[in-house]
Amino acid sequence: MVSPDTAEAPYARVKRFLKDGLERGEWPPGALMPSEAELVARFGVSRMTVNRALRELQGEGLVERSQGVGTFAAQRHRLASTLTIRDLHEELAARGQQHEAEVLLKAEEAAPPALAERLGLAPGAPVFHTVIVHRADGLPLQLEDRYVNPAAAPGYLDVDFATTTPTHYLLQVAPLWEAEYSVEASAASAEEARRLAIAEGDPCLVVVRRTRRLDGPITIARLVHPGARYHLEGGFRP
Amino acid sequence: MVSPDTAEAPYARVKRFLKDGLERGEWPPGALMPSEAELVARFGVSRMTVNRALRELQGEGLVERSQGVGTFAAQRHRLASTLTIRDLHEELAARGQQHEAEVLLKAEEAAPPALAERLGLAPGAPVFHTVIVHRADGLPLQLEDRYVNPAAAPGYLDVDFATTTPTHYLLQVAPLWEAEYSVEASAASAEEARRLAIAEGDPCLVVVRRTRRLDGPITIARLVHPGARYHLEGGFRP
DNA sequence: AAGTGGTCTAGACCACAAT
DNA sequence: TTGTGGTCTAGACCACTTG
Repeated sequence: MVSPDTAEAPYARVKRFLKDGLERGEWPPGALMPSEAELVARFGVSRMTVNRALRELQGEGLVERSQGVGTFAAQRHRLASTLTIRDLHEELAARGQQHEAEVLLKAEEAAPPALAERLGLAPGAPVFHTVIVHRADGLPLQLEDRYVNPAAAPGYLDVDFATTTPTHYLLQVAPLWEAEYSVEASAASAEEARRLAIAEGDPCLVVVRRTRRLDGPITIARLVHPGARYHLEGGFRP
Repeated sequence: MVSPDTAEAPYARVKRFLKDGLERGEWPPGALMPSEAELVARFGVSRMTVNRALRELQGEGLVERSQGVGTFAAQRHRLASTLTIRDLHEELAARGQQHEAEVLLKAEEAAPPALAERLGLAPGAPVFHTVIVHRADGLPLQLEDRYVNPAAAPGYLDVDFATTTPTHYLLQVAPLWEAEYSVEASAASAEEARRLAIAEGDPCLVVVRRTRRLDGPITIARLVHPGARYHLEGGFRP
């Protein structure tokens, strides 16, 4: 009779062995780590198996490998941390809060030159523009000022944003995309303060998000949150 | 004569095929994707090869797989975005700016209960506490208020922080770690304003970072940045 | 030439889910 | 029972780096 819970996949054993060693500082950053052949001998597994362990560690940024040379403990300096920026509606739903969206503007406009460039359009070309206040249980949480490339989402203006988040709709229309974020703190303008029910000059967390697909930019959104009511959380990918 | 550049690894071909299909919306979120056996037949490769392609797509969050059921196009809702929070010194060095650090406090203190709990210590146990102002070309960019678990970095107080960043030192002492972040906007206190050469109440971007290893918390840092002079950037992991 | 990683194969056994 | 993914093997060929 075997104990099934004790069973750990061989590749996982190899991986854990290496990870533990790294964590204990056995191989300081830059140090040469055991070769695949050594690990094959030590663990009595096939090369594919240790290869998988090493490849995964590489994907996690814990080791660096180069053909013909060897595997090395990674330099753990440039820390890339993952901050989760979720769709507000989902975030609120997860917390069991009521989400309301008030549409302040929903129009087609002529893109000013600076915006046109960022959206990959000709100056003066039509863009979709929406401004929406999102509230959680009645309290304003986000002022969303968004421009959308009509080519990427022709039906954007027909969406009922009281029931569908722009993010949600755009995800459906343009499933796989890339995004760039910028996060900063700034003081609320008079307009923003009014929309968010805070005082002018109050600190706000501002997220600017630009998304693209291969064929060009999709949308640029400026999300303004009252500093006192909103924060981002995240973790480090080990 | 063969063209060597045309050579694409079979697993990469399979992966690209699937990725392209996802991008074109061929398999909308939740849709059943081709099974390993189908891909084996279609591409004439071994199962290990298509398995690798699928496993990597899974790692990238593009598909979801479950044993006995199948592979499905991922729900692209919960977007995990990577915001890079780099060591300030490196960030400035990359921009060619001069980094100076002024140590305002460097002491061992008794941990108040709330802090002790977050650092996994007994209330009143000794903690290391440093407060440092970081400047770029003479302009204050960050006020770093940090508590360190003495067990994780016994030599912390002996470090010359004019030449070595706390982050840098801690990375050496505790190579592999995990971190949690919280980012928010808040108004500068009188003390913070003075240290950062801004006005009281000015918006600040505040990053709270807590790091741990398996054996316990290492450090908690509160990093306050003038909103007008600092912002975070990041991208979306496709 | 020797050692390294990069990749592929053609089978295999298993756990799991749906039927 | 059938089909799915999860994993492993024991070889193999190749490209690359170093001596």
